[in-house]
Amino acid sequence: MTTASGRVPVGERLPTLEDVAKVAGVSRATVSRVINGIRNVDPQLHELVWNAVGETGYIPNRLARSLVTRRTGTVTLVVSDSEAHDDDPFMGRFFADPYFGRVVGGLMSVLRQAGVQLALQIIGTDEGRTRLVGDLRHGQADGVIVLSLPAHDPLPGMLTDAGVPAVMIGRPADPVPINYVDLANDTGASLAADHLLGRGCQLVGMISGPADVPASNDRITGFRRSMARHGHAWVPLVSGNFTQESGEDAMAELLKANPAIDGVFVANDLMALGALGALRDAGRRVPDEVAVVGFDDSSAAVAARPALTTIRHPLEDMAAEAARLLLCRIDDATMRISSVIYEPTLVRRQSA
Amino acid sequence: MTTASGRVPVGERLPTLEDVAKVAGVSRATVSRVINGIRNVDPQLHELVWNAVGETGYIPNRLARSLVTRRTGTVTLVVSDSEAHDDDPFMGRFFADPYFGRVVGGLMSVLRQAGVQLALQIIGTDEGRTRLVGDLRHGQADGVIVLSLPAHDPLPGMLTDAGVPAVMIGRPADPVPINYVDLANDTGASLAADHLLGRGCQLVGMISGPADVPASNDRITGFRRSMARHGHAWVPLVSGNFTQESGEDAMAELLKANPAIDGVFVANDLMALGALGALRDAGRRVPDEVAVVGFDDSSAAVAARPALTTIRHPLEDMAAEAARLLLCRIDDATMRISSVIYEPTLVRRQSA
DNA sequence: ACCTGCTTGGAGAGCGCTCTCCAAAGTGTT
DNA sequence: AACACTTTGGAGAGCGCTCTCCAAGCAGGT
Repeated sequence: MTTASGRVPVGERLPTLEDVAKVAGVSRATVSRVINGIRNVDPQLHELVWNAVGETGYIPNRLARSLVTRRTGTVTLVVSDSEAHDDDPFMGRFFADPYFGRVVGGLMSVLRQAGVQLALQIIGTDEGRTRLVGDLRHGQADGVIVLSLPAHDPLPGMLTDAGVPAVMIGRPADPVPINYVDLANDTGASLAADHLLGRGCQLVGMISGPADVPASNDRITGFRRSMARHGHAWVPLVSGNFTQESGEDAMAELLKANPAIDGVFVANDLMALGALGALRDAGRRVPDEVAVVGFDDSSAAVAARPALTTIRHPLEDMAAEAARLLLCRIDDATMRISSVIYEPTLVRRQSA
Repeated sequence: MTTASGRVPVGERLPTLEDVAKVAGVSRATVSRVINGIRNVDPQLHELVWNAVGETGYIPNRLARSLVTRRTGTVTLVVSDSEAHDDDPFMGRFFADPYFGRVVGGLMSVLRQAGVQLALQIIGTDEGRTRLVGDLRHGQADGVIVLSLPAHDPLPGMLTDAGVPAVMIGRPADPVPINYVDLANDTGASLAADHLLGRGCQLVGMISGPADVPASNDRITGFRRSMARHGHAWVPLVSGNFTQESGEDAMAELLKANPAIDGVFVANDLMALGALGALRDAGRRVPDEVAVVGFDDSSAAVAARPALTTIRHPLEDMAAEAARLLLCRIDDATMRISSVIYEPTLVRRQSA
């Protein structure tokens, strides 16, 4: 026998509640009650039912259960793909970056224990966004974690409007009433500025990320403010796009415009790696002639030579907190919107 | 109004097939047929129905559909956690490693286009395995991709027995009739041996991974065989556990036992990075005094100084192929078991 | 004896969809 | 005009589960 879909049933039909009920000699409802631990059921029946469950090898069908309870035990991780080009370079870059994996690891550490599944969705087009929100309203998932959205993505607003439990990692670019966890990016940048000036740098520049991403923007403002506070009203700044290559170019540009530069704060480790390469090419010794501070404390920071002094980003903890927040929100729809901001720390290595 | 679960319904009830049918003035069955493009439906009715869909803003409920079709449009990625210790260092390591992200990226590139979701499951205990297989038999997902299992995990056999469509990335340690995608690890190791000897190395050692993992084991045998073919019957070998730290230790050990060593093949890039550190500490210049070849061509290889010569592992392509294979198997249950082996290539950079 | 109040198990109506019937209508053949 | 055959839409039975009723049973108080 073959079904229309071409799928051949394996072995006999799986036991259902009905089958267990028959074996136990009770009604379907009673079995359901026992299994879900609802109401007081006579201890004798209780045992009878569990024996029948063992005998039949019954496993509840999560799909059927979800259909009526409107709960799936699944949370969707949404990442955006709207920056992708024809040959898909963005996604390749994104997933290969440990950033993604660290977030997943952090989320899973919490979700596992709660017995919640993680699903992954990439949204690109407007249509994708609409379908996603539609599916979510149908209870396709109990909630979403939203990660790494481009500057003015409408998704956060759509989720809020649809009443879907959602938590963002990194605050939304536009003000939207939505839960989020974030890093005090400005404080991190301040830490870098203080450290560079503290070790005696006279002319400190910055290599930033794209200015329309909130996280990146905060790093710029935080750095500038701290520099200004120490009397450096103006800071040479070149922006890149978070890739190693762009860091290399940016450093070259910075060096050309400011030959006397002796310190640089780079907005992520990958670009810092590029900067290190450019400095080597220019014959500048790090940290003696030019000190470099990165951001993220990714594995690349340890791998770099000299190892990068960088700003530690507790991404796993943040993701775990996002998951906790989401689970709370799912259980309690009346929860008020909240945000959690993590404080970064400076990790001192060799580059500064 | 608040439901028992604490979830407040947002707005009005979502439109169902029934609602669309009412608006279009046809039966539920007809709407279903139109939406799924099944059978010839009168073009007039066809249009009528689509208008009604637009008017009501109808979105099919995937859960309800799955319940009857036994198809979920979801594939589960299974990773193992049985090596985890108390404070969960394994998972942290695993997810932070670009390996995981690259696999996800490769899978998604295929699954997205097929409109298939990816779910993530971590299995640790025996109970977890049993529940997973049970859920899968219930059609919780249409199939699974199995990744990075410890040496003698029983999961592949369980999946085969349950008749769940499955594809492994990396062949199973025990012979089990299951689809898999793998890399010709032995060929890759040969490439490394040939390259090191070709550049004139006299005493070449190896830093391997754990010997009970098939991929790791193949790299050892491939390397040894190729070395033997060139007249080097014996190869100094120290094994690590794929972490940077273990690579550093292994290199130190290798140097101590074989001071004249002038070439080393390291079974992954992360350990190679550690080896580079140990060599620097020992005052050996790379590649002039000691040549180093890594494995994986991960982002760490480019980041390293000197940049790593390494064996390229087309992981994204392999994962994509695994996804394609799985989708085929899902559509055609009679598909015979197949495997696809990828050929690695040597990427020449500075370290050798 | 009757009514009240409480616990406990069963019956059955859905959740939203698909898909197998079956009837009605249309087409062509003898 | 009678028959067989094909096309097309509707009725309705589920998929496997939860959960709201409701009835039965059993205390205790009048």
